[in-house]
Amino acid sequence: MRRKRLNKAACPIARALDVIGDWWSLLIVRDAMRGTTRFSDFHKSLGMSKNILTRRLRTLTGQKILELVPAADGTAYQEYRLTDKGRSLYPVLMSLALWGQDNAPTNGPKSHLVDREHGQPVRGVNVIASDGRILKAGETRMVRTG
Amino acid sequence: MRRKRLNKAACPIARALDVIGDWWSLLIVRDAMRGTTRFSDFHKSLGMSKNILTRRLRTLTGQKILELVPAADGTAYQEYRLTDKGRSLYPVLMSLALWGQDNAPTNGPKSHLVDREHGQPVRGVNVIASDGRILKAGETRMVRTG
DNA sequence: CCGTATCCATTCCGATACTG
DNA sequence: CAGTATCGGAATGGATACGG
Repeated sequence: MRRKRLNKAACPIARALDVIGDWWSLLIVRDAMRGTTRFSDFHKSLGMSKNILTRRLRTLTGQKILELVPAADGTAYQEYRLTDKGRSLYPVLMSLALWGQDNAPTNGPKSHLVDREHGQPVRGVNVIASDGRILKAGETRMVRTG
Repeated sequence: MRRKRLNKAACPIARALDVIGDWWSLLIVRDAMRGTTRFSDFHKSLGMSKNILTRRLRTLTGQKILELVPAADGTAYQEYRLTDKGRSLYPVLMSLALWGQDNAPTNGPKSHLVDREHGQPVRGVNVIASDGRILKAGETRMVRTG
């Protein structure tokens, strides 16, 4: 029996997870956001088998999160680039990064998030109401639309 | 061969995904944030088999994202409650919800996120630098800490 | 009501070898 | 470089039946 599909769920969280809620997709998008574009570079960075990388890249391009375009460097190859839809996953990745920094420790080497311009740590990720207020857990709810 | 464990990864995104990057965990946390506490209520809401729900709840309590406490209503049962660590996943869920609203459409009924007080749509999720600036994709990077 | 215990199908993932 | 082909092991997920 297959996994339950959530792409028809009313809840946008469930639908989002149906698209990018698997182990590798967000890591591929993370690399793409750093500037990775080539198959071999994803492969080296992620250490996954080429087999699965192929499948994931195909899914992500199918979802229009990545697109396959002629390589910018003039070689005969192609490269994977983030679309706007993919780039809009930025807050998802950043909130995951901040949560991981604080709540998923490791003894080994670790990195943390800084802003590129000043090198200072990122302060946080805020949920903003339409009037500009910062919303906390419990101050939002979901309402039925259609 | 097992899935590659990412709990020793330097990247906090990878470590975060190692903990909560599976299909069901974030949906359980979502329900918990709405106030769901009881096994049967999670079960009804998620429509998954009790088998797996048990496993996931155990993992989440093991990770201290949920905790099992005596039921508040005086019954002999227990209930699952979010810890602070669990509640701090709020920005992750919200950014997923906003992404899903815009990028994972459905023909069926759908919900969207509003702030509880005024019922207005949530504006967005912002990444905030230490000096208060709002950061966009490409304006952050990861640096090695330890 | 809140789970556990089995059983089974599917999917995921990794390793390796091979191709244009 | 960028995949494809094949294999096998592992984890996931569902159905069902059962127990405290």
